[in-house]
This record gives sequence, C-alpha cells and structure tokens, in this order.
Amino acid sequence: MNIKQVKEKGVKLTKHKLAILELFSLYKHLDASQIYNILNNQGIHISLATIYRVLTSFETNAIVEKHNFNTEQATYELINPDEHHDHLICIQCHKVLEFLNENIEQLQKDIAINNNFKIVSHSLNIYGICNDCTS
Amino acid sequence: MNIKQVKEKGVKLTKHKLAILELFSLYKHLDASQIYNILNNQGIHISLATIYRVLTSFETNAIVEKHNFNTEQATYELINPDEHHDHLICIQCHKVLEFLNENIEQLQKDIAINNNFKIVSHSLNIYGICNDCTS
DNA sequence: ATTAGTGCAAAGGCTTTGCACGATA
DNA sequence: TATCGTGCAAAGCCTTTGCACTAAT
Repeated sequence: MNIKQVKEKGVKLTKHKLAILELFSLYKHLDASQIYNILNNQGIHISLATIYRVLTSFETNAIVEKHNFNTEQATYELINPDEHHDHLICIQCHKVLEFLNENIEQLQKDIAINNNFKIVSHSLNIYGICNDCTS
Repeated sequence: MNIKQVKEKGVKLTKHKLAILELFSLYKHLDASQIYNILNNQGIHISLATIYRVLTSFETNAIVEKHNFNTEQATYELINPDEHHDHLICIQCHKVLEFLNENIEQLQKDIAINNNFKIVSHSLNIYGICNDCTS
C-alpha cells in the first residue's frame, strides 16, 4: 500500500497521515504509542488522540490491519493488497517476522468448507523465541 | 483438564474455583463477564475481581488458555493437555468452533525451523460467518 | 466562510490492586 | 490464631470522545 494507492481509495492525506504512512514503510509493525514516541522524537507534534483517529480511519479504509498479538496494545501494519502473510512473534524482544505458506492457506479454506463456514479473515500467530534471542 | 488433574498441579480448589471449572466443562469458551453473569444468575455470589484472580491463577498454572479473539474481552478455555485445537470464530454470533489439522501443525513446525524460531505456542483463528448465521 | 483536522482533558471499558473483612485450617 | 480467599472501591491502562481551537479549501 503506497501513497498512490491510498489516494485512489479517496482518503485525504494530511501531514500527520503522511508521516504515519512513512513510518509504516520503515518499521512495518507499530503500535500507537510507538508512533507517538517516534514522531514526537522527530519533532513532529502529534497527540495520541490523533494517532488513534488516523489508525481507525486507515483500518476502516483497509489501509492498515490491526493485530492483537498477545500484548496489551494493538499492533498495526500496512496492508499489501497483493500479498497476505502470517506472523512469527518473539516473546522476548517482540520482533515480528512474516511468512507465507500457500499450503496452510489452502488447508484453512478446506477446513472452512468442512464446517460450512465463510471465511472473512484469519490470523495465524506463532509465538516463541527468535534466532537473535536464542543465544 | 479435570478436577483430578488440577489437584495434581498443586492448585488448591475453593468453591469458586470449582464453580468456574464446572462452567468451562459446560460452555468451553467464556469471558470474565459471562462467568460473572452465569454464576450470579445461579445464585452464586462472586465478584469480577475474584473471577479475574481465579482466571489469572488458572492461566499461570496452565489450567486455562487465554485467547484474544478480535473482541474487547479476553476469552478463556480449559486446556486439554492431550489435545490441541484451533478456532473458527463467527463474527456475527461470536460462536466458537474448534478444529484440528495435523498438516497445518506440521507446516508450522517447518516454518519455525526455516526461521530458526523456537515455537512456544501458536494461535490460528479463522474469522467469518458460521452456518447458522448464513441463512 | 465552511469544512475537516487537532489537542487536551475527560470518560469508557476491561483488568488489576489495596485494604479491610470473612472463611478456613 | 494465622493464613488464605473475597468483595468493594479505587486505580491503571489502552482507547475513544466532547469540545473548543486551528488549518485548509
């Protein structure tokens, strides 16, 4: 999801929205307070209220996806319309890795069919210890 | 996880803990306020504070598992040490269906190995519309 | 001028905690 | 009696919202 694609959705882009979009291209996975801290450290004055309003608007317009990893705060990430992925989350350093597995995707579709269930979305999160934290 | 198994973990069982355990065998997936409402409707006076204390203790002792489905409240379910399963969650009636797929389990292990990642736990949630809500 | 965005402070909702009371051993 | 469990109310934390002010068109 780049700026052009966002504009095509008819979403007006303020300076704050642009700044947040830019952050996502750098950091990929962010929560509201991280956005708050990074931007304010850059000298960009923005309130948490505005950040939540932007994130909610982005979520409504399918620009970002909201994740409830096993943390207190919600984590957000840019949606790439051409690609879906799932997550490996390190429970020590909270790093988030991404992976894609077509077999799993297909198996989920089979499971839904077997249960007469219409899939709207799914989330597969694997929690554990990443390579950097193993040593 | 039955009462005997809980006792073997060295967890002392009060009346309230027993009542909550019993609820889980009936309802499988419960949040704190549901437990509160059901028990108090049964004439069992219990406070939300106690419920949260019991649930936290159960979680610490691997008696229940805490799920963050895409709802505001956490959902809890009894752990069955001999069986793991994942969830189909209806976004309309909030019913929770369970499924188990060994292929997916194995694929996750492969993914973890490929990423030098040590799995501690995982959660696979499929959100959508269940059969009852389709009509 | 009209509309949309923003900050601040307050409020909301779930969850946790301090403290005093009650139950249990 | 000493310990543990409990209720109540208050506090905590993330998130949302009301309101007045500012920026943009």
